[in-house]
Parts: sequence; C-alpha cells; structure tokens
Amino acid sequence: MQKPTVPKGTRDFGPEQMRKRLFIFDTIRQTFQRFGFQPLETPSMENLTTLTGKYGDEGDQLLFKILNSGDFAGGLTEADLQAGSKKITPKIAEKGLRYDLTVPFARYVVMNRNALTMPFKRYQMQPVWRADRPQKGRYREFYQCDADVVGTDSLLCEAEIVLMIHEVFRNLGVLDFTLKINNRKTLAGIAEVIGEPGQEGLLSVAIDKLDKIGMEKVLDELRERGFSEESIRKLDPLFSFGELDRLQLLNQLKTWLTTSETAQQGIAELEETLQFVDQYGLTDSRIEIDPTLARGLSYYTGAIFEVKANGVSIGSVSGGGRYDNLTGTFGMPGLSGVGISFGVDRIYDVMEELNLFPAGAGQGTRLLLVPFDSAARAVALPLLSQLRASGITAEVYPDLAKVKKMLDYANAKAIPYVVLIGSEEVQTGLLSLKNMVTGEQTKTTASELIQLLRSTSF
RNA sequence: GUGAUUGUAGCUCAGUCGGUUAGAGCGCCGGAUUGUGGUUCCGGAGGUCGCGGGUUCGAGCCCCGUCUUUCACCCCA
Repeated sequence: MQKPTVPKGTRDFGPEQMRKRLFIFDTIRQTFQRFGFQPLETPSMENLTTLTGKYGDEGDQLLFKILNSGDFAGGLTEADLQAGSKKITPKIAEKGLRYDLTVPFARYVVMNRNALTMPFKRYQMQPVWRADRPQKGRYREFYQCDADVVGTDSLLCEAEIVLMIHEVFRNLGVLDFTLKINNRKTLAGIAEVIGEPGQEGLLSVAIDKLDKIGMEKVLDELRERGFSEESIRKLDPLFSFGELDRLQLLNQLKTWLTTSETAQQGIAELEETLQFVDQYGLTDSRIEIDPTLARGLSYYTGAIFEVKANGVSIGSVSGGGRYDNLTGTFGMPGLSGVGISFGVDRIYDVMEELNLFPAGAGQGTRLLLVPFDSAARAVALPLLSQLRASGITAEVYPDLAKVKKMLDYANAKAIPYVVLIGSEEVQTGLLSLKNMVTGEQTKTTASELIQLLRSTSF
C-alpha cells in the first residue's frame, strides 16, 4: 500500500499546533495594525520575470517553478534539449511560487502607484516557498509576516520597526531576545576604508559568519575572495569592539571610518534612529549595534535588522532593513522603503523549545455539555446557546452515548469543565458542574456557571 | 547543489550470525460498570518491515536504485 505523504519540507498543522500558530499570528497582526499598517495579500504565484534576478544567483536556484499548463514541452526543439535545463526552464515555466513577501509587494506598489497614498504602510502574512534542503528551523514552505513602509526615507520608520519588534516579542512572551542593528552604508564605508571600495557585498557574506566560524576563518574566506593582505590588516579594528557601550562604539566607528563619507552617513542614521527610539520611550531595549551584521539579501541599502532568540540554536527569527531602489527594477526608481519580516515557523520552534506558549494558547473548548437522554438534551441546547452568547467556548456531545464515552471525549480534547445533565438535574433545575482536572463536582445554576467560566481563564 | 543520516503497528522503539507464524510499552476498540472520565482487571483489532530491483534454498537484516527523516555546508525566516 502506498502511504500518503506530504512533499519534502512541508507539514500539516493539527488543531493544537494551529491554535499556537494563530496565537503568534494574532499577536503580530495586532501590533502591525496598532502601528497603522494595512493588510495586503498577493497571489501565491508570480510571473518568473517578477521573481528572478531579485535574490541573486543562489536565490534564483531556490525558486519553485510552475510548469506551464497544456503541452508545455510542445515548442521545444532538439537544440533546446541540448542547451540544458537552465535554458529550457524559461520555455516551459513562466510562473513561480513567491520566495518572499517584499518583492511581490514592490510589484504591487508599482502596479498601483497612482492609487496609493504615500507613505504607504502595509502588512502581509502569507506563506513563501524556497526549494532548499530542509533542516532544523528551515522548511520549504513557511510563513512570513511582513510590515513595510514605502514612500518615505524618514528614520522614524526604522525607529517604529524597532518598537514593533519589541512589542511583538514581549507580547509573545519571548523576553530574552537580541535585536541586532547595523547599516549597509557603514559596511560600504568599511570596504572603502580598507581599500576595497564596492566590495561590501563580498565583505558582508564573510563577516556575517563571524560568530559562527570565528575571525580567522572569516579572514581566510576574504583572502580566498581576493582581498589583499593589506586590506585584511586594515580590517583589524572591526574585531576589537567587543565590550564597548553604545556611545563608545559609535565614536570608535566614526574615528576609524573618518575618511568615508558614506560610513559617516550610515553612523549618523544609526544614531538618529536610536535617538528616535529613545524619544518614543522604549524601556529595557534589547538593541545591540553590531558593525559585523550583514544579512544576505542584496537589496538592502540602509538600516539592517536581525532578531535572534537567546538560549536556542535556531537562526534568526526576524529580519529586515531599508531598501532604496526595490521598485526600480519594475520601472519606478527612487522609491525608498523599509520593512521587517517575522518568521512564524521559527518563532513557533523557539517558543516550543523554551516552553513559552501561555496555557490559554492551546486552549480549545472550555465546557462540554453531557446530556444523558433526550429530555436532558432539551435542557442542554438552550443552555449551550446562552453560554456561547456569553462568549464561552462550549459544545455538546452530539450522540446520546454512554457517559464514559462523553467524558473520555472531554479528556481527549482537554476540556476542563463538564456539565452533567440527567433526570435529577432536569427536575431540580440545578446543573452538575464537574471539574475534569480536580474531579470535584458541584451543583450550580446556569447564571452562576456563566459567571464562573467568565471569571476564570481556564 | 555537496556530504552524512534515518525508515519495523496510530506513537516510541526491540528484533541475536541471514533461518519456523515479526514483538513490547503506550494509544485505540469492547467488556467488568444502563448517572461519572483520568486508577485497576479481562478481552480484541491493528504489519506489503518506506518503495522498486538484486544476491540467496531462505532477506526486516546483505547489495544497488529511489523516496522520506534528521543534521552539517552553501544560503536563509
């Protein structure tokens, strides 16, 4: 027998998982809306022309392509087949699954440029797909929750992103996290100062691995990529910022990168952003300026953010930054934007590993009505409506089954309360409320019952 | 894309040197108990050993392929 399976790197989410996931989605959505972002959804598939070339060569490889409908191979010639799969792909697939939410958003902005009020703030919570090999904290289908502002280069937006990150993780109960922040202009400045102007891309990928592989190996990689010994020597100060506080760090950066105008601008942006954050009154900030933070995506041009949960070995749970020209490739240059993306699946893994889901997050039905016969059921149904109208999640066992079966059902669904209704309850009008955790059973009226369930969270 | 790794009942896992009819715990179903679950006791169902091929008198076990799981690299949320 062929047992059914789901494709590699994809998962089903059962009821308990889904409730926890919805807790994460709801928490993030609340914050996005509170900050004035408006909802947007885009199609799962985009034209490949929209997607390719936006994520670098590596990214293009990771795109899921969708085979054309109909006789997709009909127009292929012998020469095409000889040319190999890379040449054939555009002839047989003109659509692909979205790789992130930022590029479809940029496409949307360009298509609706005349209708949108600028600055335009949108949030979007949808799955994205990447064709890489699954491993810990990495899936082929996963959800991102993005919030972006386009049409302004105000650093207030960067500051608000910092605030939203703090609010989201605090509301989730993930208190021990680090928000790393840096600026691509500073990185560009470093490349200038060490005598490798324009090479900040290569510099970034290598430096990004610092805390993973250590300084020596980073330097080896730079040598491999053609950086001169002199440049590498000039990079020294970057590794000596260890224990400095924010002010000292910024001053040292300014001194070191004094000859680069770009770097000075990056540092000034960083300072202004942090100043705004202070003015907003953020307390107990988890911000850490990290001059080595690089991030892979090539379209970032200003601030870059990355959030890691401490105490777990799962990659970043959130990341983002400013991009000056994302819409340029779609024929709309000069539109600046900044955004943040929360990775729901990784946040879930972190919260599960650290046991951070609140008891209410996995909670479904709170009360099961157990009528013993049809006369009892006639009492139960109006009561059920009354309970639901009071906002209490309640259900009745649909069959007139044995009491054991119904109580087993309550246990299986982890329903904490049961109301038993038999001939005695029908006659007296009093209900038997059973606490399934303690086993204790009391007589109660309908209104007392509602009051009790409203006043306790579970 | 590179290199490892995993797969036996719904779940977690045993299964000796290749040898008769593949086992356990938990879970599930029924009963003890027609107004009381989570404890106990009794009974029961449930397997193409991931899939395909090969070696062998004989394969869950050995070989090849393939899919899947997990992990590292690359890259990333």
